[in-house]
Amino acid sequence: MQTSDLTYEFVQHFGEMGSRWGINRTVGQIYALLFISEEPLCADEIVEALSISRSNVSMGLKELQSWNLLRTSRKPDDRRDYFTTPEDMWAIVRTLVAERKKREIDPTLSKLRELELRAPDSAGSYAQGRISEMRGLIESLTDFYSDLDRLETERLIQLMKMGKTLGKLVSGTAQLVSLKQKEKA
Amino acid sequence: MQTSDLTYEFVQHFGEMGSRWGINRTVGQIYALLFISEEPLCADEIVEALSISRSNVSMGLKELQSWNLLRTSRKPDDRRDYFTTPEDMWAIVRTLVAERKKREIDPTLSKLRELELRAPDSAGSYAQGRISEMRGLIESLTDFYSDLDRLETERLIQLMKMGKTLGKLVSGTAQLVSLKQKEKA
DNA sequence: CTAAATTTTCAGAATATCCTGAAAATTCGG
DNA sequence: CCGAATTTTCAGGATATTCTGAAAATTTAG
Repeated sequence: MQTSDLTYEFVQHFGEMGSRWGINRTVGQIYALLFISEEPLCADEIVEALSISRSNVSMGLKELQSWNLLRTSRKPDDRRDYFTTPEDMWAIVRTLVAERKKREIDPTLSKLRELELRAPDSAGSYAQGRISEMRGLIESLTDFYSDLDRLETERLIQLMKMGKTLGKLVSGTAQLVSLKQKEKA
Repeated sequence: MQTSDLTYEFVQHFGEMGSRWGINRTVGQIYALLFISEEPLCADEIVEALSISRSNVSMGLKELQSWNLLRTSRKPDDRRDYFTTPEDMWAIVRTLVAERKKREIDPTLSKLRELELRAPDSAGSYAQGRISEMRGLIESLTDFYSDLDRLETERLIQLMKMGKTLGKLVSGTAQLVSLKQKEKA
């Protein structure tokens, strides 16, 4: 690869980790490379940097685009698309979570709901209970997620930093919220 | 398979979804089967229920055990191990998240820290900045996660349900917490 | 200790995924 | 239009993963 050691290792690492997630090595490498490059890169530059085939890059970029993880731009007098990742890392995380939810959670939720509506069969009430329980849990988690997702980045970061006080907050939320109202008034 | 339609479809679904996560089909099926079965099952029963080889079941169970996702028990006058999943689904989710963090996040965090300490190289300060930024974000997320993890299940569920009030809470946390102190006193 | 019951290991077959080069398709300046 | 630049598609080879049966290892009752 035609890049610095730092970039090389960064890209390598995301290639390897890629496999532990659902994505394949080259897709991970492409994203890492775009993430760490200041200037947008075109497909040919990616080919050169990663020493992989042009068609592989094409497929990788398509995959990343289907995840809404890329921004494209153009240069004057150059027909080629130039790719980069969003600057705001929190935005990237949001997108990642949203897409994973869509692909990995939502189908399961549908299936569980469907199974829950079935006429009771020989599986017995234990199985049915377990399915409802799981459906309920997943709903709680996704509801919580969409609440978090609605917060703008600023507040989200604050929330993360709050951390340790969350436990205290939970026990008395209702009162706290009402206190806050009074305070504002 | 020798089971009801409900169980069959549930197990099938987790087999298919398994591939979208990092786990393979049979491991997903085994877990789904154990999850939905009221009584613990031994390896042979899993073989029969899923029509897969004994050795595959053995490997699958080992894999699940390495994730701390199983409980084992014995029956009198029977040498075989019987397997089941924890009753408490929240406990299962905790384990899952903890294990995924260990395997998918922690190695990346180490690598990023290592790269951050490197002498500046030709990658330039943009790349270095991007690495720090990513390291910082992942640290925030994992810190937030460990705060949540410390909450017991009861409060966690409350927190999930609170959801929409989180945004309000964030803006005035400091005051709220101090108000709460006074209230208690 | 012996032997039956049970589990684990592992080489190689079966399957699935990834990657490439060549060819087809698209885009766009002239 | 034409044709050069660029991108995409896709069949098949290359790799990687999963699964199996047979054999080895382990466990435990007697």
